[in-house]
Amino acid sequence: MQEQVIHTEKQDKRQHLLEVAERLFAEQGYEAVSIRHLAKEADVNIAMVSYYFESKEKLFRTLLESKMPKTRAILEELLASDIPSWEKMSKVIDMYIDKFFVNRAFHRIIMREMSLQQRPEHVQLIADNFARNMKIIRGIIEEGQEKGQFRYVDAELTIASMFGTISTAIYNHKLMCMLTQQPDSELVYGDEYRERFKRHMKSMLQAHLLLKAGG
Amino acid sequence: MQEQVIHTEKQDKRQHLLEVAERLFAEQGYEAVSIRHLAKEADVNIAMVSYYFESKEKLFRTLLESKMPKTRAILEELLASDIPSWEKMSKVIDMYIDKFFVNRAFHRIIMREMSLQQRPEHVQLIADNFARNMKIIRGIIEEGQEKGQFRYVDAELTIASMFGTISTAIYNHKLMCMLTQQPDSELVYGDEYRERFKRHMKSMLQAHLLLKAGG
DNA sequence: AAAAACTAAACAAACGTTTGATTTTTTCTT
DNA sequence: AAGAAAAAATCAAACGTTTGTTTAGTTTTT
Repeated sequence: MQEQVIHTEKQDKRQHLLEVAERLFAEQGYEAVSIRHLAKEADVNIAMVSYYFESKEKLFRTLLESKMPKTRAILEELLASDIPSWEKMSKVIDMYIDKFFVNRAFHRIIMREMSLQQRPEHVQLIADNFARNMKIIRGIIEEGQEKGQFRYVDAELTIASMFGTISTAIYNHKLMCMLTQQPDSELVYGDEYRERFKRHMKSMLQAHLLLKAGG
Repeated sequence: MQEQVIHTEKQDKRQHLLEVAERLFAEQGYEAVSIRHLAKEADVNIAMVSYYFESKEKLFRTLLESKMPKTRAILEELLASDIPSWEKMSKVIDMYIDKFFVNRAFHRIIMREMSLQQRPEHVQLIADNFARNMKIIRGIIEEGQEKGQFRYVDAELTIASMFGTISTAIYNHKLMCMLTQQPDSELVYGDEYRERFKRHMKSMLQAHLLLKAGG
């Protein structure tokens, strides 16, 4: 067991640095995390950051690129599949909630990065990825509308609602705890809450999107 | 005309500093805005910040307190009023969208502050205010449910959706532009988009909340 | 013996803040 | 109303830290 710890911690300090950096950046923001702070937390020498990543900026970019999720393939497959439109949306909801809940530290970083827009390369990278995914989801909604399964809602803002609800739940941790009247902790991201969250999202978007049979 | 400029800029440098600080903090985040940067942008001497506000921290706190919105009174009045529950929710939506759109720079700061949770006093201040408001809105939803006007939806997460949609639209500026396929600018916060946003929110929450007559 | 990994110490630059002097405004006395 | 005294506002320069990064040397691995 001790050997394993030494193994995983010493074999790849680079990876270890990335992991600690992800946590710290998510917790405190890019500017607030100093190299010294990061090095101490990761228990490596200060110079190792420059040694492995050249600069703090490039460490950040490496982190971003290494974790940039490849969701598009799944979404495209979903769009092309031969199931009712609502089932597609339901699966989109499941996937996004799972993805965001599991990688919440990373998504917090992404959101802050998009909000500040200080590093144009990152903004471009994230934005492009996001734009493509959103286009597919809009495709699903419009397909449902054309097939007479969905109401003619504002597709773009419907996506904003789906994405916004999940984003805020992840990003604004404290708010989520307060809303669900849970003592402040990461418990709101547990399995129980995640299922509750999925139920709510599906219930709301179903009511919003689906044409009632008796309409 | 020149006299007026001199008048407004010189009469209260303190206020001017606060206004520039609000813009810069919203744009770049607390840590990224240096005193020198702020002083230069506001065209005052570096020492004036400490002279008026003691420290950067207290400047930030002053900004927060001076802009902390007093929404509760309006909400409480709304809850007590004798109109259908949906009309109450509709007014809540209008008020929140207007409030957030107009003071979006301030709300971006608040959201970042809540996400990072680095200054406990600020978090407490914002959280308390928020908690009270959310309790009232939950009251409106539960009242509608008891009166048989609303479905028994997950009230807490419904609020999360309302708040989350608006928050993300304000906070994630770029995302909003991309979703609405608008060239990047503050145009998505113009009157036209604001009305569209209100229509969407009401449409979605109405479908979600309202019991269909023929159910 | 060569290469890679690692380290302590030092670097200039930028940070928030303070100092001490100077200018401007206000207040009070004549 | 005029001018001296007091107060407030403003400034350039410097304070001690901390920042990200580099250096030059040591240890470890290949």
